Amino acid sequence: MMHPAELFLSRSLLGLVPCRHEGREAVAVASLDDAAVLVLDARGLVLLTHHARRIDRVMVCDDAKAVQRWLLVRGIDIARPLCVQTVSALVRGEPWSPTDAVTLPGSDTALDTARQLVRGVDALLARLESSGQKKVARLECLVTRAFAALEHRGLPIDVGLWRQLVADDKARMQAAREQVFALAGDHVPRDLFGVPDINLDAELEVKALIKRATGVTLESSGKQHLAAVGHPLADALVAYREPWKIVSTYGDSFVEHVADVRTDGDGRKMGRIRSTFVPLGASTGRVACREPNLQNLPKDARFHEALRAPAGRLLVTADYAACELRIVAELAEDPVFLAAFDRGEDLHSTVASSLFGVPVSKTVNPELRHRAKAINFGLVYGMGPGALATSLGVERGTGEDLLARYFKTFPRIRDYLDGSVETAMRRGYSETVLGRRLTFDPAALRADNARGELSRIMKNMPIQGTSADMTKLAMVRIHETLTQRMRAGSLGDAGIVNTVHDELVVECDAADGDVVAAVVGEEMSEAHRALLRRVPPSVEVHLGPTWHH
DNA sequence: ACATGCGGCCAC
DNA sequence: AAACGTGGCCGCATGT
Repeated sequence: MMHPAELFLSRSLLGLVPCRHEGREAVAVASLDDAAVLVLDARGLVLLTHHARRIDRVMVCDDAKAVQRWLLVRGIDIARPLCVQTVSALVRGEPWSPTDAVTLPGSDTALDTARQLVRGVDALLARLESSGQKKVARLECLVTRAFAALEHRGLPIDVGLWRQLVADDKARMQAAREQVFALAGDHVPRDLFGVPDINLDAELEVKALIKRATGVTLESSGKQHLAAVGHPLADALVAYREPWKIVSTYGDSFVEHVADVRTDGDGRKMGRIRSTFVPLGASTGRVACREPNLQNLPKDARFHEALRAPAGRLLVTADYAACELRIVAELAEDPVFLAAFDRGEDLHSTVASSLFGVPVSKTVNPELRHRAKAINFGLVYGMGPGALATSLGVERGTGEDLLARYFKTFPRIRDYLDGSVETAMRRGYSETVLGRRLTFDPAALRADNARGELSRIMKNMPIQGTSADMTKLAMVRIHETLTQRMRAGSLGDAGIVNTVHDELVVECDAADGDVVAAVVGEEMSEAHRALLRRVPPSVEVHLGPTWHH
């Protein structure tokens, strides 16, 4: 007997809604004129798996990442998801956060929803067409698949080692705390029994303590300000902060997100960190990540040692070298920048040489390279002379001189940045190379008081956003290639386990390390070439047991 | 019990 | 003293 869904499962456009049917897990499937409930028993799974993986089926979902995660748990992978929420968010120009997990409605409700999803596609695509972000929408829909797989897989962690590192910092934190009390002496408030009665995490109490002990009135209890006091007590408070940050952020609350803990062949207690990625979490197109955030883990080598593949597996770590500066070089068409990248030179040194008219490298005149690096770094953010002076620790006047000299030496950079602002002001939006848009509130465009901040966003968004386009495109390509080769049997289990803006981490079998490293490097380079025609790509790839940095 | 804003600080 | 883009998480403090 034919399954009711088989009558129309071959249609190119299908709405998909996970649900419950008579107590069993099911999926409501709808085409434009048919609908059926597909119970996920052995037969239903085979049927859905067969159709879902075909590239000539577009599966329309409300929240594609959430639906795909749910399906991945059941062994089903969708080749061509169309995420209604994602496309709507792009069209409306509004941020959107995916739901953490799918809810399972009854099959009647799900059937209605599935029908509506398919019927709404035409109108949605029409709105997309007029929004000019078709390529972005295609990319964002495809990348939901990579993110679903990434979240499903999780980032491997040696949780035993991790806990040990946190414990070490807990001891350091206690020691620093005792040191503070010793140095503060009578200035630290104590209770009836002589126990210190002060909260070192409370900004106000810290300021009050410094005031009593040193007479210095702090406007802020930040690290810079404390260090500037030049008193052992202030130094001890700074020393307390570092382990405090580690213990509070990466202690119990972090480890709670570790799942599937088991001892591997090397006797390590390995687990998987299961996090949530928000592909449209940032206004520029960058990805956000939470619970836990895997994009701001400490760079400290100790912790990266603990982020390792289990026995018999390896991690490929790859990043785009000088990604944003390459984008600037291409978009500004600056001859010095482009020539430096063409020759594979160190851009900061080349820029410093042009700026100051003397030879510069990492060893020759390194202070000039440092200055050039600070400007290169800051120009991406629309930095002004004051901020430049601060970052270099020089007078404001020196900062002004440096910036003026920079833009005189590289007029194309100045013209490009000014052009970005002018275009965005005129059109009312900024855009990336792929056509991703950030639309500004018309009222904000008219208001003079926000012009400064607005112009910095207008300078930064096309650069930061193009970098995001590139990394997402690379993720789609890598996920596709790895999946194909795994299905063909030429590759063991492999997949992306993290992404940090211009960096990707992929886990694979040790035997496949070299092949996967080559795939990752090649696909990232191709993603670069797909967006930037003039400037060459530079991808640094590392292969090893741990997350390389 | 929850939510919100803020200072401080981690990442790219 | 003021300060350059994008995020998230910690604790505190304040609100319901």
